[in-house]
Amino acid sequence: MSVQSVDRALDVLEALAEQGGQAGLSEIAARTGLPYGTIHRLLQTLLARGYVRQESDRRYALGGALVRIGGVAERMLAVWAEPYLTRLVELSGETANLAVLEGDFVVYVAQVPSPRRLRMFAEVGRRVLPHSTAVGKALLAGRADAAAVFRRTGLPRRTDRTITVTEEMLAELGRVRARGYALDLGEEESGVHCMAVPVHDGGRTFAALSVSGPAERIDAIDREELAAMLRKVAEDFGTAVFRS
Amino acid sequence: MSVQSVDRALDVLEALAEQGGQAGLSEIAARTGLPYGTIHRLLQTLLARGYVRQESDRRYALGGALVRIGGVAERMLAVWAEPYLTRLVELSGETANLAVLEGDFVVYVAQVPSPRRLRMFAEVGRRVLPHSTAVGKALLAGRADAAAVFRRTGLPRRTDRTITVTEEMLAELGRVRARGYALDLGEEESGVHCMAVPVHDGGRTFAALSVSGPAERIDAIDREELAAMLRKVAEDFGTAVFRS
DNA sequence: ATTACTTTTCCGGAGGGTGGAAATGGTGGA
DNA sequence: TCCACCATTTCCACCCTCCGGAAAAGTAAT
Repeated sequence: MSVQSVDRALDVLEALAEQGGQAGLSEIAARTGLPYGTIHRLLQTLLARGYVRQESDRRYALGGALVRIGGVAERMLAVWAEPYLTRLVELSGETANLAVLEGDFVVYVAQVPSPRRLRMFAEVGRRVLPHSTAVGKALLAGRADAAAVFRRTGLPRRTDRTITVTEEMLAELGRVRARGYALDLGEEESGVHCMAVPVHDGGRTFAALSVSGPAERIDAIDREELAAMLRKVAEDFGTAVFRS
Repeated sequence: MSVQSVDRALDVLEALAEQGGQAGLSEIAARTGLPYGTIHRLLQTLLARGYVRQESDRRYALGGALVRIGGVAERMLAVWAEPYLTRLVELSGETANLAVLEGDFVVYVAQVPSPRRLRMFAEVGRRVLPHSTAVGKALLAGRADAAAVFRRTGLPRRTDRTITVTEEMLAELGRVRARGYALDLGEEESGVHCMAVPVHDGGRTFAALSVSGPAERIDAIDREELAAMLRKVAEDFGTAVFRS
């Protein structure tokens, strides 16, 4: 059971974020489908708390309070993860990422880039669908409602290697569970390979750790060896988070 | 004028942030004074949207959605700051900067360069350690965990004036608190001096404003006068971001 | 096994939220 | 300068949805 007005306030905030952090009342109305009066009232509430600010041209924008709270949230996971990501980079030589499931999307929370010249672009904060990424598969493999997620999101084709059939995807998740790691062999972006493992904190999967890079370099690493690295680091990270 | 349930949901989020991003239901109840049932219902709403996560021990923590929205808001900081930085440049004739703390690093978020020939190189996006910069000192002076930050980062020498001893650094932060501004007299880069002040949003320091330039020119400005300028602009900026 | 605690669920009453519509304010064109 | 148009803000009566006490369920420690 959700609180309607809170849900709608979040809709308003997200509409603002999707407009690039700035929008007029009517733009928000168009995006959310809520009546003007309602949106205005919600905005006044957020305004009074600093979660939204109003420009001189009466348009609304995301407010400073979000920077502060967002910082606290990000520091929590990202700071805890940093040493582990660094260790992964040292071990593998490739870019290491931490991602969490947020609703039906995968969100990259932290990254430590590879020291090599050719490397992945920083993508912290990026949202992607789970079916075409190793982190997404790792996160969903441990969940019973994976099929429901795919029903909602669909399996849009990203490259010619993307798995677009639900049955195949569920079989893939079975393989992930069986071998303990997930792969993305250019399914999200051609030429980019990636291996991911789930991070548990005492039972539940709450994040996924991955290593990604150019296909040739990733494929050159022994697969079981890389998986062992990832699993070890994921376990250490999981218990570190769990104990504090 | 305000929507009660939204207001309370924000109270819950802020209570979580004040507990360091993690708290049990009853801790939130103690802090907010709201009844258990109400808090639980609000948390369920925030949970469903990813604004809050639930750890395996049933405690609640700030969620990934806040990281994403906070990121959008932070990018907007640069836009908001521009007129204030411009004013600082007009007043002082020197390059003005805005920086925030990200993890244990200082990140330059925005800059308006001095119109003079000799001026600092653009460094938006640059990450530096806090101990050798005025903005870093200004950001850490208001935090109780400054010593912990230095323990993690160390105090690497950047120039022969860099403060490399923790006790001296903590004393320096005391001076910063006492006089209300921080100085960097060639501690990050020889010949470059800098003055910075914290920007508050209703209590907490969330950014630092600075003016920097060649040692001779910065030293030629009356120190108290420059500090007064910075403080005034920082206050205006802080209130503009937080409310309005 | 029992105790002490925290979290979750439940439900009837009523207070607070809703949203249509009117009023106000701002902007660009004539 | 004035007007017309669009966006924002305010208003209010209805009624839906949120409130919160209290009991149940779950968890951890003795």
